[in-house]
Amino acid sequence: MLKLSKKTDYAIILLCHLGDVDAPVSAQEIAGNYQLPQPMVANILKQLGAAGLIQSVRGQNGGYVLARNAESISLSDIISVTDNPFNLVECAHDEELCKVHQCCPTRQPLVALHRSIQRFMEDMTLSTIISESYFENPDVGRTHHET
Amino acid sequence: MLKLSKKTDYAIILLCHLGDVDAPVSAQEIAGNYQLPQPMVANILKQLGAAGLIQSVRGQNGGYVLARNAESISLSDIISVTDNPFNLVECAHDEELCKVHQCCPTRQPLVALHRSIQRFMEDMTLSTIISESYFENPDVGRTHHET
DNA sequence: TGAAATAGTACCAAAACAGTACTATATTAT
DNA sequence: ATAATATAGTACTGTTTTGGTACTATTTCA
Repeated sequence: MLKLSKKTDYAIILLCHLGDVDAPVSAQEIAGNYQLPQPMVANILKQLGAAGLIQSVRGQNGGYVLARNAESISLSDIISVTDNPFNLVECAHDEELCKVHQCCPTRQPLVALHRSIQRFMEDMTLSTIISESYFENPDVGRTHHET
Repeated sequence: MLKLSKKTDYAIILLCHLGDVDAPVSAQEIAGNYQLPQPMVANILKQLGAAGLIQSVRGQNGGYVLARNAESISLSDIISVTDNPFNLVECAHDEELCKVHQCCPTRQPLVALHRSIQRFMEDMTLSTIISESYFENPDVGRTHHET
């Protein structure tokens, strides 16, 4: 449906939070802060950890911190973890997958769209996201927000 | 999963075909030509007809023709019909849908991505798609392709 | 009047999504 | 030591979306 999954949506929120704080932050803490389901948050953090975007600190007072600086984490990196590698159309990566590749009118323009989106997502870094959101919400990561 | 649905994929193929031929083309004819499931093709054509992108000619020797010229049909128009109106994130259209809108770090950059994709899809017209594909496959719409 | 086409629905199976649960392990505070 | 608080890993489940089919009615032409 050409829509980001909740997982990706959440992942961006989580990473923004981690990028804004220095000490390790636990899954529970983040889930509570943003009113997100705790098990989901925990799972996403596990995945981000396994992918090397964040680093885990186990044990009491443990949690997660960014594994690299926010400039080097792109939206594309995030989506690769939570939404599978981006593939607008199957044939964007493997021409042979196309059933009608002998006469496919879609390949050229859709691959162009694919590349344009890919480019955007590679250029959009976590630090950009954070600074843009900070401009709108100067208190992200510092206060608790109730519904 | 940030992927075009088969429906949209097929719809583009169908519309390209119609844009390349003057006489009405039937669902069966197109399905056969591109080795696509006939009932699916028929359904998609019905939807495109209902949406006003193509016009139907009923009865024997009937079929479909483009309802407007290919320059005025955009990728965005097509996706609106077959994939629901494009919405990368829910809050792109309705800020109130955001559960954490008091502190949502994702809204700004994701809405930017949304708009960039939207823009691309509005600028990409059916005639562009056809001419680009024609460059690659000069025989689209004229020959039958067997697998 | 029958064949070939669209019109309009309604249906179904398989896959993906969103979310939960459980067991194991690590670390630290007491 | 050990209880508390974390992550690690994985398996499970209900709901929605996707991809595709089927059926009946209507229109048109030969």
